Amino acid sequence: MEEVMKSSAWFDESEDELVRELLDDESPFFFLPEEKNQSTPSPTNKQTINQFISKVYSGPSIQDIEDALSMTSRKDQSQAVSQARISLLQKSLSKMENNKYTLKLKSCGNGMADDGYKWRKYGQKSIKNSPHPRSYYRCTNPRCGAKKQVERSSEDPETLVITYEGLHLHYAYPYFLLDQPQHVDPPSKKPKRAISEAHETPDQAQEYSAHATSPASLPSTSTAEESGLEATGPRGLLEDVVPYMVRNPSNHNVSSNSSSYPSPPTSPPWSPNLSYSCFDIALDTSTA
DNA sequence: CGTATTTGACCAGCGC
DNA sequence: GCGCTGGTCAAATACG
Repeated sequence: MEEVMKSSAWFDESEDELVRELLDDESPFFFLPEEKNQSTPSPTNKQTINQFISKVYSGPSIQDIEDALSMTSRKDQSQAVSQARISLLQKSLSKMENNKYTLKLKSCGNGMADDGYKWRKYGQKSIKNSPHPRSYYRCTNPRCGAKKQVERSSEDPETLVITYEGLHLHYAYPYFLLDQPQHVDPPSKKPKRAISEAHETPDQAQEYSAHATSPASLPSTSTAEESGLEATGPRGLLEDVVPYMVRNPSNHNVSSNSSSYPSPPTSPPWSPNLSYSCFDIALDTSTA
């Protein structure tokens, strides 16, 4: 019984941590490397964040997110990107529950969101009434209870529906990036690109292919058609942003669609002090 | 060799 | 009580 309540409370606490995180100027989560390195976050940032934060508790509205985003990415040249992001969010983001958000992304063309969090796929299921399978992902960080489900919209095969559960989403907000050639890459390298390029996840590819080839035949297809799609360029998958990358641009680069989590589990590259704030949330999701 | 992904089995909740 | 759907686990496999 208590466990149940705890379950609903875990994210509450985590949100608190999140708030703290956000309020902290040092927090890597809401600041891109360039910003941190070049332009120092101004009070306005903090203010905006504050506003945003306050809303987080009661449920952020698109407007709130918008504000946060506009400030977060208010880089001279990235303004356009920022707008695009906002637009994207407006259209695709919706809140379902306290810690549950759904993001719908169009896999068409350039519109793509780029997040860097590392997810581990732990399941896939065929949904009745839907030719498209749903994939289940969990944050690779054992301390993080964030989860996400990815599936293709049954009506719009080109639209990916990603349901986030957990705080990662919050962190991801400001990082939603459209398919930009090089919006904000770390001064050293462009690992982010690598990730995006690496495609989001095999799962998506599968979904794409499934849809492209046989919309209602074998979800588990294969492999061949997806390449065509990939070539087309739609990798609109959104994965969360991994603060780690932001903080340590010279670390990821791994290739492979997804296999670049921080190596040292013992000593987090980013701020050991803050880093765990967000990841420390739910660890015993296994219940029991 | 180590790690990530895959896939079927298992389990819990819900509806009938 | 049975069957169904959705969600998670875990062994096996593939890959780097």
